[in-house]
Amino acid sequence: MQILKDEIRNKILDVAENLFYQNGFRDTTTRSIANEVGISVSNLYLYYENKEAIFYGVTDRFYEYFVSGFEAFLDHHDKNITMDVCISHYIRKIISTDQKKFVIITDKSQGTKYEGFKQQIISILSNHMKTQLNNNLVQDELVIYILAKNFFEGIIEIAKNYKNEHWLESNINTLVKYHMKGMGELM
Amino acid sequence: MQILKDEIRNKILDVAENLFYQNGFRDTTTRSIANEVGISVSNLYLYYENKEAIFYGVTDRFYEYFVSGFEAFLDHHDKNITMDVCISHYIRKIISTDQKKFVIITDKSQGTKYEGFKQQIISILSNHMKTQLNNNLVQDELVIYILAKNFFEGIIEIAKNYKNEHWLESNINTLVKYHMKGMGELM
Amino acid sequence: MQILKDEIRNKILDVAENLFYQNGFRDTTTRSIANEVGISVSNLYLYYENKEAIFYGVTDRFYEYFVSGFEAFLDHHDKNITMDVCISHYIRKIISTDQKKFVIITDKSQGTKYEGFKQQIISILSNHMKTQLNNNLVQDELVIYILAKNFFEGIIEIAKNYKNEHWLESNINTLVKYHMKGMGELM
Amino acid sequence: MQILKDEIRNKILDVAENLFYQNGFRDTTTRSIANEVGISVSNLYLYYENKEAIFYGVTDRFYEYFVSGFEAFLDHHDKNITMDVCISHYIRKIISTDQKKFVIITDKSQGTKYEGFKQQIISILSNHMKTQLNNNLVQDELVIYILAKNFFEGIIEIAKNYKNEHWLESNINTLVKYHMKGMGELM
DNA sequence: AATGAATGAGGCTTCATTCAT
DNA sequence: GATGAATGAAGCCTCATTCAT
Repeated sequence: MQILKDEIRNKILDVAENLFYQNGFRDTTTRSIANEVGISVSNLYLYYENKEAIFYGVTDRFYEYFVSGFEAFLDHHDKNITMDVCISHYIRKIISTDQKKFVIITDKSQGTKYEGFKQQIISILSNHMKTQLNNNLVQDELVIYILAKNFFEGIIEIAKNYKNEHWLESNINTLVKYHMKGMGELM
Repeated sequence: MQILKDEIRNKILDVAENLFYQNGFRDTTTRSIANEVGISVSNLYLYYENKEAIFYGVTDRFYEYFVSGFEAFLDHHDKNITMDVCISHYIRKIISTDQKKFVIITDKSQGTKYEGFKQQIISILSNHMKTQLNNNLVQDELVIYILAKNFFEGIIEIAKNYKNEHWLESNINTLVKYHMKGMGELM
Repeated sequence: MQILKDEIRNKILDVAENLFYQNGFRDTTTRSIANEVGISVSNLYLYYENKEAIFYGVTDRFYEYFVSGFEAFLDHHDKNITMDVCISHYIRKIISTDQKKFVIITDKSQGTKYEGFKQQIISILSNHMKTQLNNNLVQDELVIYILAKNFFEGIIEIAKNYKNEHWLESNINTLVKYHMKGMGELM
Repeated sequence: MQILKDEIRNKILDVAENLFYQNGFRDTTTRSIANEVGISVSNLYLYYENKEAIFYGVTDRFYEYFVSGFEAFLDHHDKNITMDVCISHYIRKIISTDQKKFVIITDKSQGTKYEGFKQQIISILSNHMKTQLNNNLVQDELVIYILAKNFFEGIIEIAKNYKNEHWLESNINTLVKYHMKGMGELM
């Protein structure tokens, strides 16, 4: 019976992932999840406490994974490779394995505890960029924040359109180069 | 002796503008508007036909203004000034008068007739950029689309943080220069 | 000021009569009355206590008139003229002077104290007919009731389509003759 | 193990049939239905999509049945039996099985897709009658229309009072004979 | 007397969640 | 473990009626 249970448990996550990805947390109904899984709505509540718990079932592990990788990236990036290559690597790994979760947690999480996650990431990125720039020329921190935001949302957009590894590499590289060049302007 | 008390009529628009700005059309309830205005929900309907009408009360005039300016910008940009200066001018005018409406109509309008407005603008911008680039080096149109999106959302972000004219000018100029430089990378 | 007041008082009745006639009591809003009169809704309540009172303002006097005439007709119909002529006379008088009120009170009064008026009239007519027939052949009183109803609703229908005196006379005569002949079948 | 408890599903239809029959579609509230069934209003929506769907749950099947029978009657009435017998048969079948539905669909359907159904039937009957009469003596088509209406509403009234087969037969026969005789007057 | 302004009750509908078998 | 059944809270909207000036 344990196997069957896990099967359903996972199918719920699968279905929910797709629905959250398409419609976001707020606009995904428990009914639509249950229907697509092929079980009753009340049965859903035997597996997960409530709608939010399903969301966290989809996202929590990825969140840990993403954050730890992100912190690693911030703390000690390998000095042998340039920063752009490093970024590109990290992002590609995330997207190629967890494209949908990445989009969900950053862009479809209104109504959950991850609501502000995207903002946090962008703020961290922004602070990081500030330390890289001798930004005595930048009057306001906002511009850097915006560029961090631009960059991160560019990545989200790429994630939304993910096709294959090669496509991903080339698009991310272009995006990274673009921003590197643009940032040169600010120094 | 006015037909309806302008004070409240305007307070409704004010309150609604702020709530739409914070939560978007979908997630703003008539109750929240009424509560914050300090009237009953049913009284709201004395001033506006329905929730959508309140939204359009906030946005319609701005929409006309925005679109006409945007078309003018696309059609005949003054050859005496460079494009970046031209963009900067237009945007500054919009933001300094209507920052919130600009954000609402582009980013908080799900459930209204302006739902697709931001996408339209970005698509137009994107196409415009493609004609400027000899983009034989750009493998995928997505990148250009993302950069148009980046640019436009950068502007939205600036709008969200608007402080004063001088601040606005300098931030927009920086953003424009940044993207101009970045686009150089794609040619 | 008294004159002005009466003017409005009467205009309200006029307008209400038309609206009740078109839409019935239930589906006529106080707003629509006030709008068409050209006054505010609240002003309506200075003239009449509530929507029902307006209805009775339109109908009460007619009700008295109708009932007294009807009773007279039942009690002592002139022996010099035949019953059909008598009926025809009475009905024509009612319809040519108060066509709309007649329809309203009999067919548009749901939600008022006259709700059951049509039924009452029909019942009385039905009883009256029973005394005229030696109805040992009629198994069930229902048929007579139906014929009374048929007859009365035929009259309502004629009232709804009232054009002029001549038209009225000829149509009522036809209807009366029809039913007289039909009733012959029951004797 | 049925998808929805048929008992309640049917009780809703039963209750709704009675309420529609008494108050019509417009003036029957979802609350009154739910109260009388003994469930919550929201539970109603588990069984039927909305108020209109409940109405159609009550009426749709009957509508098909009624119309097909009616068309058959108009198209090829058996030449071996006279028209009055034919009518009588058809109507008796309808009423003995579905008296209330018959009344609801013809007389209580304002606000639904069957709103105009009674008028249609009466118009068809009226036209049918006109072809039967050499009506050079009838000044106005209204009278024929009224008689068609009378006849049809007589049937509705009989439906409202239905007791048993024998009662039905005798009442309908009387009504039909009555109108046949009355129509003789118009030729 | 007049009216602009206000409102509570009620109507339809959706949805997350719980109950009972 | 599964699910059919149930529900309360909330959302949008209308309307008769009342309040305050």
